[in-house]
Parts: sequence; structure tokens; C-alpha cells
Amino acid sequence: MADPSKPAHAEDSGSAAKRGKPTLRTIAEITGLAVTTVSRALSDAPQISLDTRKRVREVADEIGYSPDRAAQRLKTGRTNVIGVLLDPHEEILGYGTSIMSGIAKALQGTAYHLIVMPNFLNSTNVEAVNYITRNAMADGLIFSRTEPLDPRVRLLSDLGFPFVTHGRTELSTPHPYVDYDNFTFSYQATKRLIAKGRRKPALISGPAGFTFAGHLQHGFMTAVREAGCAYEILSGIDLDSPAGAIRDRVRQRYAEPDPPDSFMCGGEVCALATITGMSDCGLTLGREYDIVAKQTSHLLSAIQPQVETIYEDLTATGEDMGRVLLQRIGGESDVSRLQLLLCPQIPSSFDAAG
Amino acid sequence: MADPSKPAHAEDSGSAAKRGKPTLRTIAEITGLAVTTVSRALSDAPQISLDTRKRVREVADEIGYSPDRAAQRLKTGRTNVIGVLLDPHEEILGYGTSIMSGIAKALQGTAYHLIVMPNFLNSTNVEAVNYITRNAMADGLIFSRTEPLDPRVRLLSDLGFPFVTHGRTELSTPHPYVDYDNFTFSYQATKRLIAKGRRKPALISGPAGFTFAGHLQHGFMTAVREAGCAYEILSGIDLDSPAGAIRDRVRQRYAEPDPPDSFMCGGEVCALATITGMSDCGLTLGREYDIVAKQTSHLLSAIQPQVETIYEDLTATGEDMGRVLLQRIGGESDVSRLQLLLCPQIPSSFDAAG
DNA sequence: CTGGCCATTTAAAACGTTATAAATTCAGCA
DNA sequence: TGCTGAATTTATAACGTTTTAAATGGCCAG
Repeated sequence: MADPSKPAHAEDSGSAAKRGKPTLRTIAEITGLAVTTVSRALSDAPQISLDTRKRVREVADEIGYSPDRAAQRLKTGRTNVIGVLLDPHEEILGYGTSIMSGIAKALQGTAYHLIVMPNFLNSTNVEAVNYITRNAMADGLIFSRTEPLDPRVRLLSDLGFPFVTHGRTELSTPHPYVDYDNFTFSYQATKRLIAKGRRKPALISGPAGFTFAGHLQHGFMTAVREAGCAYEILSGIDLDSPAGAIRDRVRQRYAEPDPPDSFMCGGEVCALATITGMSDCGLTLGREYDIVAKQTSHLLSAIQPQVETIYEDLTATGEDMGRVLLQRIGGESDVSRLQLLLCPQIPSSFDAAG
Repeated sequence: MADPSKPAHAEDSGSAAKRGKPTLRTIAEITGLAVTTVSRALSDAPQISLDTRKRVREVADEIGYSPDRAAQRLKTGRTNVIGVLLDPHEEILGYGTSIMSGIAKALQGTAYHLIVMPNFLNSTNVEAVNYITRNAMADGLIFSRTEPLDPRVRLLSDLGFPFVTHGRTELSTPHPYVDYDNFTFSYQATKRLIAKGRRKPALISGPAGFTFAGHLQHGFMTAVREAGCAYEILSGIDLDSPAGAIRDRVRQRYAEPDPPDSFMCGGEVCALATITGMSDCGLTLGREYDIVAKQTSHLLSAIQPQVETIYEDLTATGEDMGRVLLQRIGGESDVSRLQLLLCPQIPSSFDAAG
């Protein structure tokens, strides 16, 4: 029925002042001013008299004017859009939700829109970045899961395109980031296991290649070395593995000699899967073994309240990333002011001897 | 450093043929044709000779031309963007991921971009819809969690703005949708509980106000009435409740007289929370009680393989929605061809007597 | 009353694309 | 030769905005 090639609400043009979406021209005709003046007035240029500015604003509000973003974009080259690159797996247990709602909060009240670009097709994330910059689809980019020599970071740095990452890199050129201190998290979590009397903690490590995996491992190793105890890094699985794979691996490990007696889990799904695997072997959490996990949602604590957790506030992270990116776009060139390392809040119960 | 107001890769204009992003004009200068001709040639207009079309395409490819979407958009009014409205809670257990990757698949190879518009700020979803249509931010819209008299559907229908919903409404004006047959799901799931010998199934219903909640309840009621058995609809919680609330409610219910002996759970988190609550009461799944749940990810089957499930393929749903929306934008006005009701696949084990 | 300066407003051009209508070329034919 | 019409190409305008440079008018010093 309705012709989709034209906005359906564009009614037939009436008399002189044509109907349809109001533009600067509409306001100009109503006020008797020139289009230029109206444009200037709406952007509060000091060269336009206060009277005029006020009158224009009133008329604009009255007729419900809102600027055509396509035209602004064509003219200025600015899109007023912040893009978030979303990996397929990132939606699990609210990662994406939390981050996004944080960013949205930071962008509230600004001219910027948040747009999520799901990256389900371009096999590599770099292609997506390339595409977005080449087609000027956004003024700034946010993405996560950085690698030590992240090619996206490299590309964007070269282009001078504003971005913030969730996670650090090891590139020599510094860049804006917001990161969680996974070293400290892992160190404290492992220390907690040891404080509870465990003598062989196991780490289910982050997926190989990502910067945070190194941090997790480093924190873990530091704690076990300090304690001088045995340890194990479970091979064959990581935090990205499906729950079933983690469960099976844990089960299998317990059929072999000299199994670990506790687990440092970097995520809730990982913890749940571990518990299931152990339970299949007849082992009980808190009795035969312990777990400390990172918590980012409320699922784990509802299902398995016995698991001790350290919380990572992803919404706050998102908000920080939004703020940092806005500063960057706004011209802040001192990168050191655009790097945030968020500290884990260690529960006070951790202080008590296990 | 880099001035963010201009694309950083726009170098200073060289000699005659200025550098920077190639435009139609660049191609025109190279080939000696008029800009109009180039535009036509690239859109494969039949009025342009085959020779010319081929030559223009070659040059375009060579210099890496890609059209400026802002300009196209300004001129044509078309955005080449499909928007997905994402509710905050929808990311749980991969709902959003699956849907989005499906849509992305359907859009692959078309001129359309998928853009996710997280709706974390506008309290009501209608405001977001209003905003998107008024500002012509997309050519079509996809959203879920429809209500019987959904105001978004009403608004978009009035405007003639193309959209597809995940879920049906009870509005008299028919509209494109893709929906899962929650009646059949709920009916079969409940029948399965009864076939296993349970005599008082409980329903944890969908959140009040959404169309699918009615379907779930209807299927449940049909099954219990057919069997003539007792039943219960658990009050105070629904599928949107946090896991902790569901767990507590289940536990609490078992402290009261005449508790249910089985559960129809419309989601995995719901099932997990129920199991936890029951387990806190010392009750074992498969012995003292049973659960049938809807499965949309692989978490539940990894953590609690004993739970019988019926699968809903959300990626397929997304793909269908993408296809339907494209047809709608393409001018398909026969709405009945744009309505899909997807049937639950009932596991063959359901046929065996419990 | 002229010239100059300030404050304010304006006309014209531009961003890159597409739509409309017109121009050009050339073959066929009277 | 000149006309018609088909095939191909083109000039011009337009989408709504911002930018650049220029115009207008008022006021004051000379």
C-alpha cells in the first residue's frame, strides 16, 4: 500500500508553506529571516541577536523542528553516531546489555546516538572497523576483547579515528581504554582459595590471544608462587568454551590422578559448568573443593549462592567508556587522561581467614 | 592531535584530481563522462550502454569507490538501514545475539545495514519508535515482546512505516510478524508433564501484558483441562523475574500446603532458578518433581541435562524477520504473506509414555 | 553629510547523490 | 535533404544543512 520509498508521513504539500517535515526553510518563512540566520540562531551563535535566537527557538519548538541528520552529516562530515562493535558471544549473561546501557547513560543529553554494529558476518573484526571508517558510519568506536597487538587498535590509531577499547593492548602507541584490573582480581581470587586451605588451585584461563587472558594468568601465577603451592591451568578449555565442554573437561580431569582442589573461574557460566562437572563426580562445593568466580550478573548468586565472587560492574565500565570517547572526540589529546583501570572491589569477607 | 571534525584520511588535495575519498565526480573526471552518467552506470540503468557500464564499474573498483550514504540518504530519503529495538533485558542467554545474527544473515548481500538501537533510556518503547520514524533513522524496524494492543504497532501501522514484530498482537489491522507457537509449546510441554504421571503442574507465566504470556497460559490451561488434573499458576513471579526471586518464590511455595509436583518453564533461567529452589527444599528433579522448559541456548542442557526441553530457534526467527521486512520494504502489500508462525519441534522422546 | 566601524543579517556556494528533462548522435526512410 | 525516433549522454536542479564572504543599517567622529 504505502510507498516505502518516501516517508509516509510526508503529506501532500498544502498552500505556500508546504506541509511535511519542517526544515530550516520552514522556520525561515515563518519568521521572515534567512535560512542562514535560522541555522545560526539554533546553534546559538553569538553573532545573532539574543532576541532573534529566542524567537527562532520558540518557533522551532512549536512546529517540532528537528534537524535532518543526513544533511548535517553530508555537510559537516560528522555523523553524531557512536558505534559499538558487538561480538556474537558477547551477549552471554548480560555483557553486552550492561556495557551498552552504560554507554547510553554517558551519551544521554549529548547529540550522539548509540548504534550497535553486530559483527556476525565479517569474519574478522578488522574488516568491520575498516568498513566503518571508510564509510564514515560513526564519529567514534567502542569495542572490547583486545589483543596485545590488536590490529583494530593499530588501524584506528593510524587513521586518527577516535575510539576506546575495553581492555588494554601492548602496542607502543598509547590509546584510550577502560579496563578492569584482571590481574588483581585473579590474584585476590586465588589468594582467597589458598586462604581457605586449598593447595592446588586450577585456572580456567581466558581465551588465548586476548590481553586479559594474560592478566588473569599472571595474577593466578603470582598468588600460587607466593604461596608456594601446586597449581594447574586446565588445558583444552577456556572462558569462551561452551558450558558443556567445560563441564566435561572438569569431569574428565577428575578421573585422572592428582586433580586440583579449587578453581579460579573468570565468569559465571564457567563456574556453573565447573560445579556441574564436579557434582557429576560426587564432589560438593565448599567441602571437597572451592570456587571463586567473577560475577557480572545475578544469575550465579541466585543459583549457587555458595560461590564466592568478585564483582565487575560492566555498566560503570560502559559509562566510563562513553565519557572517555566523548572527551577524545571533543579534542582531548592527552591520552594518559583517557586511560582508566578499574579496581576490583574485594569483599570484606575475603579478609577473614578461610 | 588529529582533528576529529574531518575524516583523518582526507589528505590535502593534490593537483587537478584532488585526493581524498573518491566520489562520482572522481570517476567522471577519469572516464570523461558526466556525473549523471556515472551514477546511472553504477546502478546498472538500462539506458546506459553496456560498454559504458562496464568501464565505469572497472574504474570504480580500481579506485575503491563507495557511495556516500549520507548523500544518498539526503537525496532519496532512504537510509538503507534496518533498525532493531533492543530491550535491556533481552540480552539474557543469547536472545538478542541469536535474533541479531539471524537478521544479519538475511541482510547479507543486500544494501541494508543492521543497526541495533538499545532502548535503555526512553522509558517507553513507543518514544523510541516515534523518534526513529520522525528522524527517518531507518527504513524498517524490528522489535519484539508485543502486547495485544501494542502502541508501537499501532503507530507504525498508522504511519505506513515498514516493520516486523517478533510476536503477535490482537489489533484489527493485520501486520507482518514472525512468531513462535507458544500455545503449542506450552500445551505439549504440559502434556508431557502429565504423561510422566504428574498431577499438579505449575506454570510460571510470561510477564503480564505481553501477547505470548496469554499463549503460554492458554496452552497450559488446555492441557490441564483435557487431563482434568489440578494445576497452579505461580503468583508473584514471571519469566522476567530475576532468578533469585523465582528461586525464593518456589521455595516459599513448598513451605505451604498442597504444592505443585511439576513445572512448565518458559525459559532456561526460570528452569535453573526453579531447580535451585526445589533443591533447597530437599527435592530432586525427576524424582519428586519434573520440569519441561523452553530452550534457546545451550546453558541449561549443559548444567541440567535432566530437564526436558523444547527448542526455539531464535536465529531462524531472526532470519525470517529479516526476510519478511525486506519483502515489506520491497513493496509486498499482501500482509498475509508476511505472517509466519513457527512450529515447535516436539522431541520424539515426548511420544514415549512417561 | 561623509566615511568608517560595529552589530546583525544575508546571499551564494558547497557537501555527494539522484531525478527530471533536455540535448546529442546516428540510422532509417520519405 | 530533411524528418522521425531510438539510443545514449548530459545539464540542471534539488535534498537540508553549514560555511564563507558579503551586504545592510545604525551610529558616531570628523
